[in-house]
Amino acid sequence: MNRAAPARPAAPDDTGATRLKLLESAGEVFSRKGFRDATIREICGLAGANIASVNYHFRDKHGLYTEVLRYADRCAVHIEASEPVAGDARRRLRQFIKAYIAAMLDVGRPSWHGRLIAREMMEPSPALDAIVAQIIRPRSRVLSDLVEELLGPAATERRVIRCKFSIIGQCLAYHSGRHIHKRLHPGFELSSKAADEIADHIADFSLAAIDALRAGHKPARRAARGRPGS
Amino acid sequence: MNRAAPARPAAPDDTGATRLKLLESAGEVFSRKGFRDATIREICGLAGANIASVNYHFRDKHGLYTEVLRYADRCAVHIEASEPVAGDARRRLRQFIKAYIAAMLDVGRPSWHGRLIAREMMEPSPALDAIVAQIIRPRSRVLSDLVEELLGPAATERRVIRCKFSIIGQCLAYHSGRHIHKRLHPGFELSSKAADEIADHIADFSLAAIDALRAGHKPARRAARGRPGS
DNA sequence: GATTCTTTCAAACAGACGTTTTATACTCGT
DNA sequence: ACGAGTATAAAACGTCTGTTTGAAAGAATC
Repeated sequence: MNRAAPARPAAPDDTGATRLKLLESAGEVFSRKGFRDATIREICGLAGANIASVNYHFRDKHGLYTEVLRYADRCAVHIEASEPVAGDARRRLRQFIKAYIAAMLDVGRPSWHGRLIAREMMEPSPALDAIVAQIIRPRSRVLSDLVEELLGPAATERRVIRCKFSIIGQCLAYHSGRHIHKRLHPGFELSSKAADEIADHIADFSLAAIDALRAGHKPARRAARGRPGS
Repeated sequence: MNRAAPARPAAPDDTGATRLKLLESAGEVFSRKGFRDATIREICGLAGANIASVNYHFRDKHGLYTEVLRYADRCAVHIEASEPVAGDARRRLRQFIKAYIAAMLDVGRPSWHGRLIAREMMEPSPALDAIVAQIIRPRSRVLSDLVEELLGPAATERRVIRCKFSIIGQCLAYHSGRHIHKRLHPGFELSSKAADEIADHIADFSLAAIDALRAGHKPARRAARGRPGS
């Protein structure tokens, strides 16, 4: 009865050519087709590895999926650590949105990390709790702090959460709704150049809304009758 | 060689107890698990029908899925026709968002229509084109007209599209991100009462942003340096 | 009441999938 | 050189799934 990986059962190292190629290929296929639709045969074919290598290196399909998520997390940390966090809150929020949109639209290299996380958000697997704790919650905290600072005295816990979801929702729309976008507006491609313009729009849109909420302040409800600005 | 339904191959009527129960059960299961993960055996079990009834009434699994979408469309039209469209643009947009959020969060009766459309948006099946033409595009047109009217002289085609996606994205976030929301903020349930408050927030947030874009007008880009309001 | 059409049922089929087995190279330490 | 440990290969196994079969029950028509 052979169990798990041969000698080191839970070693999260990326050494080993086959193991690494399996992680990359699995990330690509999982992010495109989801856990169920992705087949081990296709992953191994893409990696140029044998079918049995998944059992050898990752015990089974779930083990492979879990390791892919941890692998993506490790890569994401490296990318994130090199990002600047300078400037005032407005500029930092804009930068946050730009980074998020870039990850969603996969500009630059063909990285599947953003797509995989987005998929996990929509259809959670048993590994979602770990993802929330390790990846999503820290990033959510950063955004919460930004929104809270921008809302100023108008910041309540509920309102910060709602604004945070409004911002993330706008970003996610360009990923989860990309097929609709393509069919609805064929002229407006989601290219790398468009990503920057989209991020600027979301930043403008959100900053204006937060400014208005801060200015309105008093009326927590029913603040939409008169012009919020002048 | 038996092909398709026995006598009337493409009759979209809902007569027939077994056929109707299959459509309802399939809609429930498809919306919860997706096309691939949903099994015919589970659908038939839920409907109290035999396995072979799918082949008899809908030819195969894809035929069943297509008919479920058409069935949902037929139901949606009935619901939508009874909605009021009175009031000024601001009030109509708020009403639009309320209806959208209600459909997303499935308040009221346990309808799977919203979930199914949302799933189809994320992972399109070959039937998506028909859905876009019959369901999504008309509704998108309504929202476009609303946003264009609200933007006034600041309305460009690109900006209308971006604002539209910002609004829809905020609504979709509470569906596609509901698992994250539950884990990130356990205290904030997505109940029926919260749906109204969420819709009001999205309306306030979006109306304020659109007002600011209209007021800013001139700077199509880079309008975030100074306060957009005063 | 016999015939025809429609609908349901239990059973099986063929294929795809995850997983396992067995055997074969390869890499060291000694 | 040799054996222990590591890694890959080909093939098969058992299971699950969509689909089909062939028969039987029910409804309708003459």
